[in-house]
Amino acid sequence: MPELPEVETVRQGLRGLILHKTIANVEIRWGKIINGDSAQFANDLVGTTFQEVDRRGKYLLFRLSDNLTLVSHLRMEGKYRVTPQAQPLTKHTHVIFNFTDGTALRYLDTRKFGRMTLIKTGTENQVGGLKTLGPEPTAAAFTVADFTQRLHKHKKAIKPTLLDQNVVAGLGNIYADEVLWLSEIHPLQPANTLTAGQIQRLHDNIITELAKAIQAKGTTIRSYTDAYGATGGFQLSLHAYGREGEPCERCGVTIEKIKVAQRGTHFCPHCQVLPESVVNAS
DNA sequence: CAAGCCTCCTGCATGC
DNA sequence: TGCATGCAGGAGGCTT
Repeated sequence: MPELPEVETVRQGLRGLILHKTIANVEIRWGKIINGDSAQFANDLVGTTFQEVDRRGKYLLFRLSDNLTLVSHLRMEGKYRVTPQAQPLTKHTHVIFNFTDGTALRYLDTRKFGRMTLIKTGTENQVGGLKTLGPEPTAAAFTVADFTQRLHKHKKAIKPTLLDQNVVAGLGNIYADEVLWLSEIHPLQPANTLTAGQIQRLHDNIITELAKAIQAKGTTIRSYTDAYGATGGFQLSLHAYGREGEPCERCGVTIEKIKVAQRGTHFCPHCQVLPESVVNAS
């Protein structure tokens, strides 16, 4: 499932494959992928050229000529491929951007959860999802003070709070479990009870862990690959996610898997404990 | 406004 | 072997 490091890896790969290519026509095989009128979407894109590929959180922002931006979210299993137009379509190909040079950008998505929106460049902040998106998880954009303020607004558990893209952009289920393990924080601890020390650790681990995962070209758990079809390498560095039943690398106690807010959640019951004040309050 | 639940989808693992 | 069931989950929509 692509989270921020995977989307960033896709972005980097796509730049080399589609920049300066011009769209001859667009084929939409599953209309629900497109937000708004899909005929108009296809029509507006004809004749435009890819000029840059940006990213905000888990959103890809394709910058096109004619002052257009294609906002694309891969959700669970969205993938892009660049192929010759003559190459037979594989199953689950839902949107096809045919270029004037005989190649095509194809959007594949097994579960059809991904979405695309075509907007005027500069109006990104009016698109649902981007409107209230939290800061990028970088030292430059993501401050401890701001993080503290946002966490204090939530009484719910820290795990689903980290998945809330309005708090900080980019974390999904895998990296949320990882940064909580690294920070030695129990996933069920209410967000507004985190101490200054815990918030500082969590903040720092979010920045460093996502940066490391980008360096490793992302995590491939089920089906994620980059624009070239290559898998990532970060799954080898996971400490908690998918490791239920295995010994914790820090203390040897068996990693557990529980459900938190309907999401599979992996943690070490020895390293990640609820503070006594929280246990007593419940 | 926060929080909880449901929905969208398909493939794969499990159980009888 | 075949079929039903459950599970995976990002984000938007809905209700409370």
